Amino acid sequence: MSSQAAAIDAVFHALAVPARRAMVERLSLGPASVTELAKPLAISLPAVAQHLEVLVTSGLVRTKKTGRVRVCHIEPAALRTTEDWIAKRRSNWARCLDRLAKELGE
Amino acid sequence: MSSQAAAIDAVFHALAVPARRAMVERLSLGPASVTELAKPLAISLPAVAQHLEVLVTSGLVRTKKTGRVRVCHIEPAALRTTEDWIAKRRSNWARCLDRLAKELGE
DNA sequence: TTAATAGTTAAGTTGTTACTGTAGTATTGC
DNA sequence: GCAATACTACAGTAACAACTTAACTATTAA
Repeated sequence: MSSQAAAIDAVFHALAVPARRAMVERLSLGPASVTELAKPLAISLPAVAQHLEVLVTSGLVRTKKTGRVRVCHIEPAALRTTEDWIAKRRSNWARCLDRLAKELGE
Repeated sequence: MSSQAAAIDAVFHALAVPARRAMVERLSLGPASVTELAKPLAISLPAVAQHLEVLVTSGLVRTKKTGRVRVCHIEPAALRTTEDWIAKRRSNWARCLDRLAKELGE
């Protein structure tokens, strides 16, 4: 698996879990601490920290600890890469349909 | 979880596995039978059939069996929905940055 | 009709992962 | 200093998912 494919893999893996998507949704509205991320979720703080680690590993989220607070924020580039992957497959399929239509037209 | 959220969940869950993404990549180039899908993958045919079922359940793929061959094709709407989810988070974050820049400018 | 092809069903194994509770460290506020 | 806060580390559990093999059905081709 190329490093590009590995990056895609990590992001899709990260986004496959509702709790992690909820964290990304929250972070898309602005930076947040780990505790703030945990607040709307019905899971323990260690569970949130574990999800956060997955998000960080995938490149979707970056964090910086200042004092005792870890502030988290979105990394849009990782979202972009994944969006592009999907768009590519859609456009491939559209091209395939076009080709088919052309062949039928002949 | 709303039905919209459930749909998003199913698609991200489906795309989280490399074998299934490979199947979607193949199908984006045009329809294929189950055996054709299995050919480039290093897993058994039943495994491919199981992955296919996940893809169908998620709405990413549709199939039609004619005779003994099941032909599979992409359903672009499901890809689109997921692409939109990601785009939304990116745009939210961009708006957040804009707002921050404006506040700093004042 | 027989053999080959294409896929399906079912059961079992194995590894992963999401989660918990407990106990800890580091930082901040009183 | 002391208590509260914010997180971190660790160990264990329980559920899930990916995959396999083996056996089966249905369709097509010779």
